[in-house]
Amino acid sequence: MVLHRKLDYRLNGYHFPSFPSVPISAKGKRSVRRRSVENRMHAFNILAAVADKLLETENSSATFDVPGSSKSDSKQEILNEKKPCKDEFVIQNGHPNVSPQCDGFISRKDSSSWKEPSNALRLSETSFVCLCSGSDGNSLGCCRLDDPVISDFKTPLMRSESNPEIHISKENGPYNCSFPHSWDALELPVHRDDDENSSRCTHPCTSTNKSSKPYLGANKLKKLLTSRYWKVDLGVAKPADLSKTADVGLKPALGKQKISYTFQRTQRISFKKRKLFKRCLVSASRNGFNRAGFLNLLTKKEISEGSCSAALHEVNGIPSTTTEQLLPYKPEDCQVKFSIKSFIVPELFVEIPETATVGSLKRTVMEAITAIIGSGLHVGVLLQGKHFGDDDRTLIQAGISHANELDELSFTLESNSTLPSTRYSNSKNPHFLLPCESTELLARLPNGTSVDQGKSNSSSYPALLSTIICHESDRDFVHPPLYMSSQDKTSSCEALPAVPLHNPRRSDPKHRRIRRPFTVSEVEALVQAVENLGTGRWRDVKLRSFDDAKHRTYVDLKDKWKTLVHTARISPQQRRGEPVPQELLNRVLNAHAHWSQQQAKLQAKPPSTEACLGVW
DNA sequence: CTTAGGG
DNA sequence: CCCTAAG
Repeated sequence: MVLHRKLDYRLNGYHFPSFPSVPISAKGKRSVRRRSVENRMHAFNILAAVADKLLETENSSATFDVPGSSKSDSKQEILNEKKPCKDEFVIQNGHPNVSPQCDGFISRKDSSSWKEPSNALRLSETSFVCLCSGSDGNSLGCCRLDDPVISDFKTPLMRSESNPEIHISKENGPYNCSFPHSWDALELPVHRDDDENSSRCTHPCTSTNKSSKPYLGANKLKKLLTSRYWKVDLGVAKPADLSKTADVGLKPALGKQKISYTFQRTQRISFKKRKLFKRCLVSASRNGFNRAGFLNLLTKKEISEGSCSAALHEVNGIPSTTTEQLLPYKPEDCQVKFSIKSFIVPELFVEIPETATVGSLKRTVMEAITAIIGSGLHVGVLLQGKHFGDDDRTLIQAGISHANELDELSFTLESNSTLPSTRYSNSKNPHFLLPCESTELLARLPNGTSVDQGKSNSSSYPALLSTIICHESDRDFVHPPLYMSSQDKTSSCEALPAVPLHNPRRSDPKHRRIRRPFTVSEVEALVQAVENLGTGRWRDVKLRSFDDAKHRTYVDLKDKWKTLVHTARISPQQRRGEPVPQELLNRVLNAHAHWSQQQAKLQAKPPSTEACLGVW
């Protein structure tokens, strides 16, 4: 089981939850992604317009403009733009669930063409919640639970109303320095909590925080933020002292099976068109610094879109290209934005008989998580792989204030307590020997992962750095997380003993297989086989060249050939992943052309011995 | 179970 | 890599 969290879309340096996109007719995934981004950009514009409008009229209004439009569009025009659907935005006041500081929110009804034909379902799935403001400016997007193991958990707090809404409130927090006026940011929250105390955060439904609260049904949120590529999402983002936002809420409900789990954060969205930026704002979300667990590097796209500081320069009319040029301001005016892509749950150790039900597995997992969270967590900061233990030093002193240094920065989740003595632990059988890929992982860990540097709390257990996934035969086994003891690297095994889960796919057939890109040698073998056998005999290809590769099914091979043909046809610049030698791609094209021709002949004529023998 | 093709 | 219709 892979437990990690991914944020969704990052625009202008911020994460967005998934806005509903309207699937049209797409040829493939990539086009779908592009289109989704467009739709989300559209939604973004709408939200920006809403915030703009609210800036102008603090009393609710029913019309707003979309930034970027050449004209001042009416609401109706906006709603008809691009989307064939009829969206309905209604700005309301006085929602009972809205805290006093949040005096406006917007309901959105979407009748777009979702896959689900049901109106009710559609409405539910297209609802979303946005929060404009909050006293913090560093928080991030949303997280979600997508894994079947816990996806059914409901958050009592969030199940309140099914009314889709955009929740907008005023901003009057300390981060106004970068947004001098109140209403210049939209935040897409799931939840926020001003209390850093994790124990408090474990009870989001009892939070007394008045700034804002989540009003997004957990199931809605899940669907909104769901991508089919996501696994279990479970994480914490804590921009340390800079944000009081991110926290984990986790609590088994009183009932038997309903266990609430929620992770909530708020997200500020800045708008490029805004002319209110006057202070220094350092976007630390560049360069992929935020690789919690060391392994979550930002993608190029994410980095390139993390351009809030660039936007800042733009609106300021400052032709600067570097952050330094924005630093004449007082240091205390500067905000370092942290965008932590993901944390990985420190431990998840579950032992459960095979005869147990899926439901009991869920509960067990939930209890295990609760045990971990309940023991207390704190965030560790690692600079250049070394634990930074001086909490009193400023970011500037620590060298965290410059974006160009931030790729040296990592965060870890660390357990405050010693070994949680729960029944989920099994110190007798710690599986810290990782037969597969462990070497690779260790090699990828920063040098001197001696997390302590002699300063860290000896009782703390550094966070899980990664979940090791191993493969045996055609099944994937998830190996226990790798822990590095803060005391002694060699004794790290004592940290949090773990045991592999029983094959998740056994209890969850829907579990997606681990992606394992084809190596060049595999491609070579595939090309060779197809050259000889043709493109319609994938079982033979499998038996002939991949019989030993249990994880490659003939469907996989067929799919790989499909992508190979596609790869060979596109320009090298468009190709991704490990480069396939052009020579191989040429062979792909030749073989594909040849066998296509053969197939055409076979359609016209009865099968010939020659074709079947692959003579060409 | 295999193949083919869309997602 | 998933899903599924079709044979």
